[in-house]
Parts: sequence; C-alpha cells; structure tokens
Amino acid sequence: MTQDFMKDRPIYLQLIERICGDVIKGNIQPGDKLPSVREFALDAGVNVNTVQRVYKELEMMNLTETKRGQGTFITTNDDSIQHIREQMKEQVATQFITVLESLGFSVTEIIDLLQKKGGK
Amino acid sequence: MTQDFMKDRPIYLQLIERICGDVIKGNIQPGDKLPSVREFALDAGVNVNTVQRVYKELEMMNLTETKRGQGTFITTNDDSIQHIREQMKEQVATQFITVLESLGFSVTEIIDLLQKKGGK
Amino acid sequence: MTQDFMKDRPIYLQLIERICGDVIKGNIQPGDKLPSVREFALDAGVNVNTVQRVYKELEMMNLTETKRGQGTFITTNDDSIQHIREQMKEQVATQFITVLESLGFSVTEIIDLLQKKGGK
Amino acid sequence: MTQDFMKDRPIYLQLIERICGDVIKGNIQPGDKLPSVREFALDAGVNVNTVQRVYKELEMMNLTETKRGQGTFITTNDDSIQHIREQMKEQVATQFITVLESLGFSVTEIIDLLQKKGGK
DNA sequence: GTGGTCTAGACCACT
DNA sequence: GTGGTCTAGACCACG
Repeated sequence: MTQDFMKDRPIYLQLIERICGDVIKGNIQPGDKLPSVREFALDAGVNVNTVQRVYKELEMMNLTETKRGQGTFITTNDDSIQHIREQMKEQVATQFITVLESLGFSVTEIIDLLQKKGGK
Repeated sequence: MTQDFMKDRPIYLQLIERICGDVIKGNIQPGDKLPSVREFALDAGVNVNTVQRVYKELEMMNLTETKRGQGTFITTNDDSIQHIREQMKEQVATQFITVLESLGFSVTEIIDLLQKKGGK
Repeated sequence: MTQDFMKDRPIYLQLIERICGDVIKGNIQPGDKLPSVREFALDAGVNVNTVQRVYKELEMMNLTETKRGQGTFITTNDDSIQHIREQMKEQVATQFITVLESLGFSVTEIIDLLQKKGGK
Repeated sequence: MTQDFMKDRPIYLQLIERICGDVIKGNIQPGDKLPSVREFALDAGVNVNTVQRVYKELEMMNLTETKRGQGTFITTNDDSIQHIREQMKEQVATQFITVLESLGFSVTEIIDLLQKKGGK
C-alpha cells in the first residue's frame, strides 16, 4: 500500500507514550525517579535535548515533578495518574472512531476484528 | 491535556480517507468522475497542489484511473475496491492495537468503551 | 543591593509575555498572522528554535492556531483570549501577594506605593 | 495554563525572602541567632550549600553579622533593617509594575483586584 | 516559504 | 551531577 495512514510519529511523542504506558501499566511507580536526561538519551540513542523536551512535556501533563538538581520523579499524586489514564483512553477511542467513520467502517465491524486480533 | 496523541493529520491524508470512505460507503460509485483538481481545491478550501497529491496517491492505490483530457474516475474494478477496503481495515486495527498496548490499555478495556461510544 | 529578587527571565518567557501583552492590549488582533519563525527570530535577534518554542507554547495556551505551511495566527476565539487575560491577571496578582506577604508587607501598604508610582 | 509567569524561583531566593520577611514582621528580632547552617538545612529539607549561600547573601545585605565560632545573628542596627525594608518594597513594586505593563494591564485594574484579594 | 523535528554542543543555576 | 536555556545548522512535511 502506498499510503500509510498514521505515519511515523516523532521520537519525542513515542517516548512520552512509552513512559505514560509504563506508568499506567505499573512498570514505573509513583515517586520513582526517571533516569537523568543524559542517561536516558544514551539508553534510547537519542539526543539529550529530545529527552529534555519529553521530560518537560511530562511535567506539563502533571505526570512528573522536577526537583532541581535532583532529577525528575513520577508524581505521587494518584489522581493525576488516573486522570491521565482516563484522558488518554478517551482520546484514543474517540480519534479511532473518527478515523473509522471517515473510512466508512462501522464500529461493530472493527470490534469483531479487534477481538480476533486481541486473542492472539 | 498538553499532548494530543494522534492529532495533526496531514490534510492530504484526511482527504484521501474521506474519498476512500465515500467510495466504501457507496456515496461515490465506481465509474464516477471526481471533480477537477481546481474545483475540488476550491470546494475544500485547500491548495491545488494538495489535491494533486491526493489524486496522485489515489491512483497509485488503484482506486482511481486518470483519463487524459477527461478527468479522474473511480475504478470500475470492484476487486480493487474490496481489496483497499480490507487493507485499510487491517491497517487501522493493527495500528490501533499497537498504540493501545504501548499505552498500557487492554484490547477488551477499549472494546467496552467503543461499544458505549458506538451506540450513540 | 546584592540581591535581585525576580531575576533574568528566560528569553522565551519574555517573548511569550510580550506577545500575550500585545494581544491583550489590542496591538495584535484576532486572526492576525504572526511573523514567520525565521522573520521573528531575525527581528528579535534570537535563534529560530527559540521562536519555535515560543510559538509552540502559545499554541498550547490556545492563544494561536497554526495552519500548516501557512503560518501562525492569533486565535479568532475571543473567549480564549479573555480567558488568558483573566488567567494572567489572576496569576500575576496572586503571586505578587505571595511575595509581598513572604516579605512581611501588607497589601495596603504596597497599594499606596503602586498608586503613587502608577500616576507617573 | 501551560505557562507559569514568574514561578520557579530559586530555593535560596525563597529562603532569603522568608528570612527577610520574618525580620520585617518581627518574628525574628535584631540580635537573634539564626540556626546553624546544618540545622537550618535539615529543617528546610534543603542542601547545606544552599543555606550557606543564603547566609552569605544575607550578610552582604548587612541584615546579619557573623561571629566566628558563635554563629550568625540578625544585625542590631535598626537603620539597616529599615533600609532593607524600603529597598525591597521599592523593588518589588517596580518590578511588579514592569510585568504588569508588559502584559497590558493597567495599574488601577490590578489594584482593584489586589484590594479584593487583600480583604480575604 | 511555512512550521516541525532532531542533533551537537555550549553555558548556567541549583544541589 | 541534575535539569534549563540557547545557539547553529540540518533535514523533513506541507502547501
């Protein structure tokens, strides 16, 4: 197919999603310290500035808190975390439905497919 | 929310989806002529170049055929249309699951939400 | 005095404030196009990336809207603008009071001073 | 709001302000001994170096005097204290007006708000 | 020509 | 050593 609906997403968005996902899944706990920007950058093989952007966005989402000179930590405010989880679920679902309908698919038709795929 | 996962889709992709959707839904029939690029651009309020790109991509997807001096027409090859429909369904579902899982949601959890939203 | 309470603010924050101020004052009208990032950078004598950061923040504040390939425009949503104006007023006043009180000044005492200074 | 105008003030500045405020308010009297740097650091939950910097700045402002082997004391020179008080009032007011005007607010408009808030 | 993303590398403030 | 700011310059997507 020549057209790739939903193309390559920017690195920084992918990283944000990954961290959000890890928090939601519990892989990272409230209060945990994230790696330093430099360490993270090295691990992920990206530039330090890219990571700094990620950390800044996370803080603006209230998912993290920054302690100057100490590092970046997952918020201990569980409400913030739940809030983000719900926001994201809502958002993902809504946009998915939008795309679906613009393509002429019914929701039930796709749910069938998801159920098959989800079982694998 | 500061981060909008999955927004900002290019205009030309949105237009492609819209046309694909219209074909799948039957709003546009095989053999139908699409508006001229200029007319379409005017209607949609976008740049002529954008429409040209859309038409080019549609042709590469075998959804349309171009007759020089006459215009662009939806293919009369029903297999092509069905093929595109299935491709797109697959692709949409697969990428949706990818995003879901990277965010830590289960497929069933989202299906529940889709079912509620789909009913409206 | 050795201590300068309220030090040098980052350039990008100063630029954000300047633009917000210009919008609030009406120097820039809803719908107006902002200079391109390159042009603005040249004018202000700062780096292009700095301006891009400014434009991005402004968009996240809903003060501007970006049209891809066309430029950045002040939102035509007057509510957004009023909202930002009120937010900023509230914020400025609140933080001012906080500083005041931490320094042991009464609000009335400072109001007197402001009134004298404001008259000049 | 994504942008917090005037936040993120360095800890050591906050501490200086707090101590200045306590002196102005009379919570701390001329001649009083300040806690040792270690004790203060422990109390405030900050780094010892930070407190050392605070004490150093206070001494340069002539608000405190250091007696070797005994500790740091608030100056008994009332003129120094009054002087600092006036300096700070001036400075706070001036910078506040600067910010206000750069944001397009009138002084009277903010005075109204301050009066409402100050009454609480 | 428009904004968006990313890199490399510098310097600063805070702990 | 931590994050924050800024620069210079590259490349990409979009119109």
